[in-house]
Amino acid sequence: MQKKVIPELNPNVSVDCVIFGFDLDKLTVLLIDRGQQTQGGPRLALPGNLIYNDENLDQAANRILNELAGINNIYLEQVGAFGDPNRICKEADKEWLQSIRAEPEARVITVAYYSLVKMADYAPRASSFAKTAGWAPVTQIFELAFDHYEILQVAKDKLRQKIKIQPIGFNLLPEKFTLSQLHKLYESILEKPLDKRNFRRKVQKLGIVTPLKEKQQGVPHKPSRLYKFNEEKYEALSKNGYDNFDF
Amino acid sequence: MQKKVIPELNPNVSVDCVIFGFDLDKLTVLLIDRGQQTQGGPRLALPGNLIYNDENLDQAANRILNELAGINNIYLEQVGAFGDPNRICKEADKEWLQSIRAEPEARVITVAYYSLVKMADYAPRASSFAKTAGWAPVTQIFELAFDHYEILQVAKDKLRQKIKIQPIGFNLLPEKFTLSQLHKLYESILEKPLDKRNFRRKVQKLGIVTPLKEKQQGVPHKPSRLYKFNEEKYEALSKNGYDNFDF
DNA sequence: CCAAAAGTGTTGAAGTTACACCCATGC
DNA sequence: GCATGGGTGTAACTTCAACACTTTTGG
Repeated sequence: MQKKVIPELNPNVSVDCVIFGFDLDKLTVLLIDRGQQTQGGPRLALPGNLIYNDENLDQAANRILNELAGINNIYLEQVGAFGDPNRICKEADKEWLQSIRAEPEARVITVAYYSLVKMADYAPRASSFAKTAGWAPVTQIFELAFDHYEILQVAKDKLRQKIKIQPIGFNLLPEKFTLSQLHKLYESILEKPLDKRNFRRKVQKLGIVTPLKEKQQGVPHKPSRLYKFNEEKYEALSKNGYDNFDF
Repeated sequence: MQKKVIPELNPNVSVDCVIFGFDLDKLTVLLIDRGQQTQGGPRLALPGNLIYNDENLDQAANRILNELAGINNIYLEQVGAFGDPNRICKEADKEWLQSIRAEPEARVITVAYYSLVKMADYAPRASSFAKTAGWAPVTQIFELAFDHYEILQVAKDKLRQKIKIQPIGFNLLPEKFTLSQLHKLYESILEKPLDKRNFRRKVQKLGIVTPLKEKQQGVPHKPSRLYKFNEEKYEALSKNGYDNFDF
């Protein structure tokens, strides 16, 4: 008994995405700027939208990622559901919803995802609900619309936990990278300094990076060797029950 | 602009609970039996229901726990959101929904929680949507209604991960317990054998259990010393950044 | 020749694994 | 007195943490 053929927005469920990037120096997040209309409230928000009734949650997250950044098939992990009845408490947020939603008063619960993208692949795109989008370093975000700041904190936490168990960080790096870049990536996710020599030794002993013949070029210091991620080796390790990349 | 004063069920969002217990021998889950009307389909399901528009997700989970088992303030952790449009694909499930829901055709996404209860505290209760409820050993569950089997697997996984980091297992044990019971609990959650001596040494060195003067009584073997969980010590450890109870 | 980041080994401490026998109780 | 689970120690090995200097390049 199908009622409608046209896909229909579900007024009660949305998906929001924490899109992490790494500019080879610090961890960043893609935020949308809602512009001037949010007087007094925060202008920045996580990208997100209501879901369609005929798509599952992962598909909705992928759709939002695609609409905003034109990227498909990227690493995606669910953070969880957030659904305080009063998550829309700031006046500016209410007004904004009225400008973009058919039922701005509806109770909405949102399912948050985080994703990891290689910044170089990202093609920013103006979307229907955002004037502009841009990268902000996570350490410099202090408030966001709705409950998005809280969502960001939980997403950071999940990322931190996950990266201790699986080397998902490679999704944030270009194909070829230096060990220093990898090192800095781990430090910025874990938010603590890691001993350079111990870090390098560990990564190399695991065998999940393969040295290339190339080196960095045009840097004003000793050029660094480039590496790539060794996926086969990682798969092999995972299958043998290896689940601890504890840095 | 409040439209309604009476709390209203939200037709699109439900909460399901994986309630874990431990019978001092194996890990179990509280399931409801939907009775004969589910011809052909699985009779057993996780307890759950639609949420009210004026309660948040944690409150909804607590309400369900309370309705079913009369327990408040128990350990609760979100598993995540599940929302395949075709999660209600079995015919028997559709029929059942028609018997208990106002809008049985609505697209529903569900937010799953797991909780840990001391089995002794549990007072089973007939609920509006279940004929009976009872404990089933997790190792003997092979199918459940809807996508509940999948939810159970994810919940087990999260529990397994969590217990490696925080000693939440004590929520499943009575106030006084033996180290063998604790040992068995860890084995049944992690689904692997653990060396008895190493396990005991580790737990005792951490200092998160306090020996009592009492011993077991009426057992046909050497009676075991009883212990209680040392919460203060655990809090102290947590604050000093200790986050590894890796067994 | 100077500034900047790359790259490299050793040592002591701590933690992990594997393993076998005697003990106290109820029946 | 016997069946049942309770309780204990040690040695080999692996992993982890701390630490400083030389090298190569561009400017």
